[in-house]
Formats: sequence, structure tokens, C-alpha cells
Amino acid sequence: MRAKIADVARHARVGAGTVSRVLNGAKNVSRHTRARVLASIDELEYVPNLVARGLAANRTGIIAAVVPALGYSQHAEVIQGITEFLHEHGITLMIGHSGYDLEVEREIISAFLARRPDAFYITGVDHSEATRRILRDSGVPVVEGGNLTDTPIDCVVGYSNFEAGRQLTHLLHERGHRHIVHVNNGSEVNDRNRDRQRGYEAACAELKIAKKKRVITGTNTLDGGAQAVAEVLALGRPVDTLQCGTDVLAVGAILECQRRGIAVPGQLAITGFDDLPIASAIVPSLTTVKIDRIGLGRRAGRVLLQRLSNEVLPSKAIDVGFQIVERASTKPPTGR
Amino acid sequence: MRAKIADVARHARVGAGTVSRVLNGAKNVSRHTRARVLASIDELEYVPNLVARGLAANRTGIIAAVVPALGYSQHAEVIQGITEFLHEHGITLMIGHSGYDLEVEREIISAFLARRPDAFYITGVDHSEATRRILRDSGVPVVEGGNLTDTPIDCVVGYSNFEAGRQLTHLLHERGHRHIVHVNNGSEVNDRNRDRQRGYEAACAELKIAKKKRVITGTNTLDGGAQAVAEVLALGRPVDTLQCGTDVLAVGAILECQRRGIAVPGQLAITGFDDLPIASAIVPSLTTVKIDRIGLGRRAGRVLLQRLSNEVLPSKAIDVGFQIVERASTKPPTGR
DNA sequence: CTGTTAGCGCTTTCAC
DNA sequence: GTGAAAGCGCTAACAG
Repeated sequence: MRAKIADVARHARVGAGTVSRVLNGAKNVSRHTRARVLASIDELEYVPNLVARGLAANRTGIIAAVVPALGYSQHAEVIQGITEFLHEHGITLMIGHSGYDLEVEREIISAFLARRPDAFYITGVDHSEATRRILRDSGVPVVEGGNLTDTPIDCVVGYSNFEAGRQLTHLLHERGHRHIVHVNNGSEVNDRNRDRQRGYEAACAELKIAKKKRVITGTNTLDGGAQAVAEVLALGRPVDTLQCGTDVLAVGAILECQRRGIAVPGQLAITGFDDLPIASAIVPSLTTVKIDRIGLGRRAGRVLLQRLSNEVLPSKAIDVGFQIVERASTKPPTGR
Repeated sequence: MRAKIADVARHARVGAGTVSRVLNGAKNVSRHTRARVLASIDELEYVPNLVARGLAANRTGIIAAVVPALGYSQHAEVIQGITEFLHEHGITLMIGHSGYDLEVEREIISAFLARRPDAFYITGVDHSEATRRILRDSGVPVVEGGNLTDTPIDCVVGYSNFEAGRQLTHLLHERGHRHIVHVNNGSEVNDRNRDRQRGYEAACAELKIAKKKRVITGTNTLDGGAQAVAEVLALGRPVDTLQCGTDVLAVGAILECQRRGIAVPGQLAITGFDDLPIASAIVPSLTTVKIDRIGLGRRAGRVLLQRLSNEVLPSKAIDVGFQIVERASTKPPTGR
């Protein structure tokens, strides 16, 4: 049988409360007593039962995280950043994935709530009204992540997908591209991709370019990117640039161009989003938008911790920014 | 204040025990009583506190998972498979990552133990002696995953990395390749990669081929793969095939060959391991070993569940197999 | 079938 | 500074 706090108390000839105080680093314990207790803990190989502590203290030391999917490294990296940071503070992560389905998301959050997490991390800023209500009613701190919004449930750590999309389009325009088509991943609609597209559309409006069909919807796979190339070719009008909503689509498009003998960027420039490792390695290297996801995760972890200790946040929204990385896939179109 | 079980009991005019029985689906509750209790639960919007249940029942409904890193989709997919399966059974996953460090792994496991998980999932079959002891002493079921071993801590769900490496080398030999160099990822040594290499070495011995330096060590990145190509070129002796320990290395090698104008597979055949999406999309498409990771995860989930309910396992080791996928990157060497 | 009761192992007043 | 005792919300034995 595992040692419990009463065993330690008896062994150290103190009360259970004192052991608890030592465990939790309370100040009002004499040096001497503390030493005796610590020695007993050591000798009995006592490990506190965090479940019992959670019940008694009404604080579990667990944070719940909900992501759309773990298979995509973007989300996995954010989670990695969060756990890295929180582990140092004795907090554990409970994890679930929604498969990009807001209804499933709500279900998971409800289920998690029964486990009394101290806080929530949720990917994205779009959630069902029911989700928002449940979360608000629970009174648990919530950090949304990966995008920005003026109306967070509680607070948000992310970057502006809208601005990233918009600035990228402007950059392409500056570099001489005029016929830009945006490739969206329709199968997994989410606020991040939607905002990237809106940014593109805003830029188009500002620049007064491209009036015809400018958006193609594909699945967020390499094959989806390949199909986007086929679709663009079938449009029967000049297109010099494919602004893809993700690196996966962009890489798929580049590989398809390779197969079809279309020169990139000579005949078609291509951009992505995420800066996956492959983006800098592929030939031609891919112009894309880089986000420090692990950093975002660590930042979210810090905010989570601040919310736990009721610290006042300087702001409801923390912008971790993004960086446009210009590479070979968008060298100015040669020829005409 | 949230409703608690006593509130429900009062509201339904029954005892707390009865509510608990209804909650846990015990059979010995009359239809009528059950209905009344359910109605009260509904009306009071009662949600059981699983922390309290965990303490009382000595069963938390939480399973702890430890992976080396989440950023690599292989591990993330296994986790996804496990959670998918376990979520249907009301079990939640607690997650941590060790960064391929066995000492960190031990630390995490110790920390997790304090939260009284009902079981552990651990990546790999190599763990420190301390880890094995702690886990054994705790009496918690443990499922190791992603490889096979004769001496699991408790039980294991995986596939034979050794056999995969061995069979791949044999296949290459059958296809006419004679000068095969293995590229290992030395920076993140682990049992999976080690066994793949051993399989290759075993095959070489069986086939009596390649006596000189046959193994290159790189970091498991695209760049590592590129460097392996450079290293092989510098060897100054004929090498017709690069058998890479991971798809990441292999893709890096293919891209480097593209840059250097080395024909793949004409001058150099290349193989990978994992069958990432890029493997079938890259030009030339990559011969590799495919593992159904989500399936592995779901299988591990099932085993975890069986161990929880003290079901007798048919075997300590479950082999989910692998599949060699032959693609363009290993078409028989032309020319000489 | 159902109510009552005694814990699960810890934290947290409250006196001393 | 420290001990005693009352819960935290639930389950599980035990009567009835």
C-alpha cells in the first residue's frame, strides 16, 4: 500500500495539516519541522495523491486542450509548446480532438468539464453558441489560440490570419503578380483559413485586381493542391499565381507542376502558409508565412497560468505575429 | 454552485447511493426510480464530478500517454487513434513528451503516477531500469507501443522494425541493388530506428553484401537527408541505394539529388520509412514502409481497455504488421 | 430494490 | 507554528 499523508504525519510526529503545509510550500512552518517532514516523506517514498488534492483544494492542476486534429504538425506543435511550459509548473495537459467539427468540440468540452480542469485551451476562435455558454457558465478560464478576435470567450493568443493573407497578396502584387487565385481548403473550414482568404479578398479589393473567379476550394491534402493546378489550367484565362491557404496545398501544387512540366515560378508562382520544414527544402523553395507555433504554445501556457492565479492580463488578445518568408517560388514572373 | 449528487437525491426523493447506481448503470434500480432520477439530473443540469468519483472509486478514467515528441506526425497519429477509441469509452488522455530522453521519460511517468491514471501508454520498448521498476511497482497496466519486444514491461502493441528493415533490404537485393547504404538518424536514437538498422545489417549478413562503411548517421531532418547524399558521394565508391531510416531523411535525400542533378532511381535508388503523405506525391514517388498508425493507436486503446477490465490478453505482444510499398524511387538501376 | 453510512486522501479553517 | 477536525463529492458495503 502506498504511504498516505497520515503515515508521513505519524512518522514525523506532526499533524497531517503540517505535512500538507510543507507539501504546498506554506511559509509558516519552522525550519526544523519542515526538515523532519521532508525526511519522512523521503523515507516512506511518499507521493501525494493529486486526485485527492484536486477534490479537497478544488484545483486539479490539469488543463484541458482541444485541437481539431493532432496529425497536422501545426496543432501538435502548439500542444508541445503548451505542455513544455506547463510541465515546469506541475500542470498536466488533458487532450482531445474535434475533427474540425464544432458539435464534437462542444461534446468534448462538456466531457472535460466533468474532470474539473483548471483552465481550457481551445484552438480557433469560432465555436458554437452552446460551447461559449457552457464555458462561460463554468467559470473556468479559457484561452483560445491560433487566430485573433475582438470577442474572445475569455482571452486569445494568436496572430492575424486576415493580415497575413492580406499582406501576402499585397507583396505578390508589388512583385508584379496580377492574376492571383486563392486556394482554400474547403473540407476543413475553420476561422484560420477563412480569415486568410478574407485577407486575400480585402487586398484584391484594395488593389482592384482579379474580378473573375478567384477562389478555388480543395481538400487540404497534397492531392488537393494538385487538383487546384488542374482547375486553374482549365479556367482558360491567365493566372500567374496560386496563393494557397496551407503549405500542404502549395507543396501538392508544386509537385503537380513538376509532373506537368509547368515552370514554377516562371509560369506559375505559388505561395503557402505555415512554413513546414518541406517549404524551404522543396525545389523551388516555397514562399510562405511562418508562425512560431511552439512559441505560441508556450505563450498560451503562460497566459493560462496567469489566468489561473487571477493575474490581471494586460490585454484580452495577445498577438504573437507572423512572418512572411519570401523564397524562390515567387520570383517575379519572367517572360511577358 | 453546481448541483451535487445530494441535490439530485433530494430532488428525486431517493438516496445518494441510488443516484450513483443510476449514474453508473447498475442493473438493480427499478425502471420507475431510474426515470425519476434521470429527470432530476436533467432538471438540475447535474454533471458528476469525476475527480470525486476518481477518489472514491480508486479509478480515474484517465490514461497517461508518453511520446517522444508530438511534432512528428507518426506519434501524433498514434495518440489520435488512442483518443478516438478511448473517448467512446469515456476515458480521457493525459499527455506528455520526453524529447527522446529516457531520463525525462522517467520524470514524466513519476509525475503522472501521482495523478493515478488507470493505465499507461508509452512509446517504444526501451526504457530506463528505473522507469520499468517504478511502473511495475505501481501496479498500473502499461502498454508499450510502436515496436515489438520479448520482454515488455506489461504488454506491447507494435510491429517489427527489425523485420521491416530486413525485408526491405532483401527486396532491394532482389531488384538488383547491391551497394546499399543505410541512413540512420543518430540524433534521436531510439529502439525503432535502431531495430530498422539491425534488420538491414542482418539482411546484409545473410546476403553477404556491402562489407565497407554501410551506415551513415544524420539528424532526422530534411537537411540530414541532404547531407547523407553528400556523404555518400564523398565515399568514393559505388553506392546504388540509400536505405533511409525515415521518410523525412529520404525526402531530404531526393530533394538534394534534384538539386545536384543526380537521377533517382537511375543513379541512386532511395527508400524511406513511414509512408508520409509526401512519399506518394514526391517525384519520384518514394518506396517506403507503411504503418497504419491510427489503427495502431486504436488497437492500443483496445488493449488498454482490456487491461483495465482485467481481461486476459491472448498475448503479451500484438503485432499490427507493416507493409512495404514499392514505388518509383527504387526502380531497378538502369545502365551498368 | 433502496437508504444509510463510512470512507477515498487531501486541504483548510480554527483554536491553541 | 502546529494539531484537530470538518469537509471536498462520490462510491460501495451493508442493512433492510
